[in-house]
Amino acid sequence: MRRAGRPRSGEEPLTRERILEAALSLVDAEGMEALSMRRLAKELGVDPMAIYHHVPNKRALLWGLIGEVFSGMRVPEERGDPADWRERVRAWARAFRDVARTHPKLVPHLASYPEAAAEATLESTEELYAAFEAAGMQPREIVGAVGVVVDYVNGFALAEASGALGEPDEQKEMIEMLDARPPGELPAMRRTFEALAEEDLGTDFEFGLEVVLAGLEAVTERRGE
Amino acid sequence: MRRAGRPRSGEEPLTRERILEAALSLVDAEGMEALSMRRLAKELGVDPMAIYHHVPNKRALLWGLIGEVFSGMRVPEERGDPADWRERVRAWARAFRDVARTHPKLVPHLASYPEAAAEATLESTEELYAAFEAAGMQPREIVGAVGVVVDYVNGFALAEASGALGEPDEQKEMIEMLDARPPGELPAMRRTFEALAEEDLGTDFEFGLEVVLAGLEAVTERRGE
DNA sequence: TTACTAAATCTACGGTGTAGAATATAATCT
DNA sequence: AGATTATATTCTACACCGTAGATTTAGTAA
Repeated sequence: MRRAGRPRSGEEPLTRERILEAALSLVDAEGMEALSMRRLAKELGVDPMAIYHHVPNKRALLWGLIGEVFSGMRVPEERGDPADWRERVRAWARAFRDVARTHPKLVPHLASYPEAAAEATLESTEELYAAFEAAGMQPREIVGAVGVVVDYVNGFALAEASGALGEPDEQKEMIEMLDARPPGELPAMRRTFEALAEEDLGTDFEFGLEVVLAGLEAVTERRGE
Repeated sequence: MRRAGRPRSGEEPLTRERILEAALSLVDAEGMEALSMRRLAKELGVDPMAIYHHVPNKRALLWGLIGEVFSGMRVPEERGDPADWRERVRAWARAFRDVARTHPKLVPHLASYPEAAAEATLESTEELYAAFEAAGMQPREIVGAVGVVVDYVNGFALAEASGALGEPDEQKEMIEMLDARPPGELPAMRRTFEALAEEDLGTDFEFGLEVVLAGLEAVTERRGE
């Protein structure tokens, strides 16, 4: 390693961007607990303290990571009727899920940096407000509707990132967990999972999404009564 | 502090329970980042390593914490018609939210210990499966329905724990964040929040819950068509 | 009394984030 | 060109972290 001092003209200098990039690969590959300033510096071939000239501290690094990932979320332009709020909401929800699925090791930590996530998704979320507005909802309803959609999608992304029921392995674990219990306990769960023994459940994002959409339709239509 | 050795007869011995209790108060009072083995030991008036005689490591301590909190979740017995699945689901969802709200500092970290949370809520979740079963749903539908409800409730609990839009302060922050942007951007969000300037939104748990319930009703009734 | 056991402390190691000083290079000024 | 300044980097150090392993003490059983 170089002794000290400014980077020589030839060398590519350390930048915030290079740092974030390296941090993201590290997290994606080895998980959040592998991301330490020292380890990250090693990955960049640089002294740990060098990072602090581009990022004030580790917390800010995490903010940057979340920002980079979730501000990269792209909601496809709606091609049909702008008043078809269902399709617009679907598009937003799928875009969010796609991003989350690309960085599953990052997802569980979003909860610890809520403002970062809010800021990073702010721009794309406008589309959600616009869709409900175009559907003729009142401000209060819009906030409520955005809330349900966001909460569901967040909840799902979290569950998916944790691998809950997503893979057959998890399904087997569930059955084992049930079998480990005294017989007679949890009968409804037992019946349900035994009936699905060999079936591939998948964690059905689309099902939940349709439930939320149908529910929004039902609840907001009830309004006029 | 005592020098070493077994606890003297008079002294109350260190127990797993006392440890979990102290850890929980610490987290509730000062947040997760305040919970270190050394700090916890200080709180208990004990050497850090003493804890390791009752808990194998810090990860297990967290598991225990989550277990203690969420296995304490109590779903009130349904008093009406057992076939009224809506009310049973409401009861479960409210019970979960209540527990989550009691320990907001713990909630964001549930995501990092998904198996612990699954195990701790296993018993109470039986009620959810039973309710959908009693409603006449098929196994696949049951899993899907439980999924949406759990995902929504988790998502909400997380948002609530982070204070998202819960307090007027957060609402103001949102407006400030919008004002800080170039004019013309995010118009739908601007219109929405300006219209609600002085209104108390609250994060409406019940609204979202009704959306999910109505959605489940709509989607599962569609099945017969 | 003596041996044994169990619960606590003590010591130590390698890791963490990061403050502050030292250093070497590039850019700027004369 | 030579001196000066600015700055990106490294170096050193500190307080904290989780925890492995050895040691001490007090209660229990022979």
